[in-house]
Amino acid sequence: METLVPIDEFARLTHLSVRALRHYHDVGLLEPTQIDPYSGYRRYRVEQSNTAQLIRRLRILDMPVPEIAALVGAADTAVRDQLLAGHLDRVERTIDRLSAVVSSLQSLLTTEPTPLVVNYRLADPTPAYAFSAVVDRGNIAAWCGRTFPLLYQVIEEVGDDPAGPGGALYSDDFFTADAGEVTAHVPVSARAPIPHLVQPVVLPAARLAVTVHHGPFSELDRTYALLGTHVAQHDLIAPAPIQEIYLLGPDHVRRPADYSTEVCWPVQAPTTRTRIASH
Amino acid sequence: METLVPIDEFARLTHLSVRALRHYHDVGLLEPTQIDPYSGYRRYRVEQSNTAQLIRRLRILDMPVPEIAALVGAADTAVRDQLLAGHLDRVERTIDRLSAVVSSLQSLLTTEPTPLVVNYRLADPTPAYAFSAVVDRGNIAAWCGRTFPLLYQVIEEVGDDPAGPGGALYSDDFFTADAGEVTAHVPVSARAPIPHLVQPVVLPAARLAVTVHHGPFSELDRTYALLGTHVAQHDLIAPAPIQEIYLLGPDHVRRPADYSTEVCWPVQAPTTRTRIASH
DNA sequence: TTGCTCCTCACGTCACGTGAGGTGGC
DNA sequence: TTGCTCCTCACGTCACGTGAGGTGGC
Repeated sequence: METLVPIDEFARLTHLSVRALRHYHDVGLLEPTQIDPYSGYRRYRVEQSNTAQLIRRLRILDMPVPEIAALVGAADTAVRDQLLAGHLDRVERTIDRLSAVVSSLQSLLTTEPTPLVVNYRLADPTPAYAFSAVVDRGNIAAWCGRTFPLLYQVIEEVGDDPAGPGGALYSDDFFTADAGEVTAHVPVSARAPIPHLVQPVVLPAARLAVTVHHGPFSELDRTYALLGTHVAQHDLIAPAPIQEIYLLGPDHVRRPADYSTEVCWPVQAPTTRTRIASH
Repeated sequence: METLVPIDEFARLTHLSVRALRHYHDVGLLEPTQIDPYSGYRRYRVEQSNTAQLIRRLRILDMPVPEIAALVGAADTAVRDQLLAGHLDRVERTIDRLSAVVSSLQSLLTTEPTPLVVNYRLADPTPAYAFSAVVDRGNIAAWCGRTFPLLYQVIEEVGDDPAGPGGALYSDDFFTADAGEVTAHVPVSARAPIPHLVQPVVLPAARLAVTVHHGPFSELDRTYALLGTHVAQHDLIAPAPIQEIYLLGPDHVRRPADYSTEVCWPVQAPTTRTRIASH
């Protein structure tokens, strides 16, 4: 026998609010079995509480409603499990990130910042293999994690060798709009024929204010603030992307605490005018 | 010397987007040091990046903007630390909840539900001490954690003794609107003079469909679905609050997996009509 | 028959993001 | 002087929550 219950009873069965149930109906995530054509009253089969339990848990884990719809509507169990595993992975990373930020906060409030050591250098034009894309700031770690192996693989395939650590150029938009062009690159000694996607490029010459950041990437903003402050006080900023060079990264060491990253801030060559102004 | 930078440079220093910085200005969280009266251009002191780093971390931890404003504006360090500790505690609980839901999902998709055992009983009118409030569903654990110790303390103070495990009545709104009246109560054998706040009451007689839920409270929805389904199929639902009785709860055992909770669903006495209908 | 349940708009919330359209600064 | 930066509305997003105002069902 099919047992139908009205919406408030279904809310008690499932611990979903009446408003949420109506919303899930509107967006097609969980449709009532029966809708009275005159009154519009929704009726749910009690068995639908199984789906509701799944939905409720996925919403607690912040899975977006359209993704949940794809998951619960998946005919194939393998597809369902894949969508689920993908999201559980994201939840895992969220948990890790929250824990990291908690300790980051504690160190921000208790420890003195390491004294800043800034070097200036003129970077020569550098041949490299590069790959560019518009990347969301939230995806940068995953994007780098995919891109650098690709670069190293291509370099090996064309019979070339890396001539130094990899790096990346970050457009202003990446910082000011939370998404922008990023160019990952690995320098090489010689150049070989063009493979698909990955482009041989020559990184332009630049005058750079450089410091080394020690520790996880999530703490890079502290070094950016120190170096950026130094540059704002002593230099004229050049309109060029900031560059990071991964001296010791995920490819070299296991613990983020052991990472070493050069942060390179483009500056203009000092002119007579600025020299006078700095007196 | 005071070094001022325009908004896009400050965005690069702080890893906050230009839009976010403008928003923080609008809501008074992080005000530019200087605003050009003609053009409206914002200028930030480079030292403000310290505050920005704090704000950015608190936002990653989902602290609401008004709370962050209170925290960074707190003159007193003790106040600041207290607000911070309070939120870090919430983050900790969020992490625990996410982890719990992940494993809950896995068991939901793999394990068979335990077979449902339903008993019917007529509850007699029961004297008890009770405390009522309108509670958000998200706060129910914390509210019970504060309220039951209060009840037991009052009962001890008036020289009475608990006559059974504590329980709570949940109004429909609690389930259908995610917030509603909850009455926590502890039965007693005799009645003493009225203390403040905590009221001696008599829980009304009721006909209840009862089952026992084993495990953490976060899994209660599964038992609600099973019991609610049973009741919808076999009984007429009575317009009364659902009752939970905490046979083994946080006061008795340490691990949520060891909790035992009676779920009591009010039903109407069978009438001739329903008896005929059930044939 | 009277409450009570359930309904549909329409708008609000939170922390920004997204254009549109325009002006000041180097 | 020309781009480029920065500005202000106004509206969009996401997943519902919050009334307002009204009708059907027991």
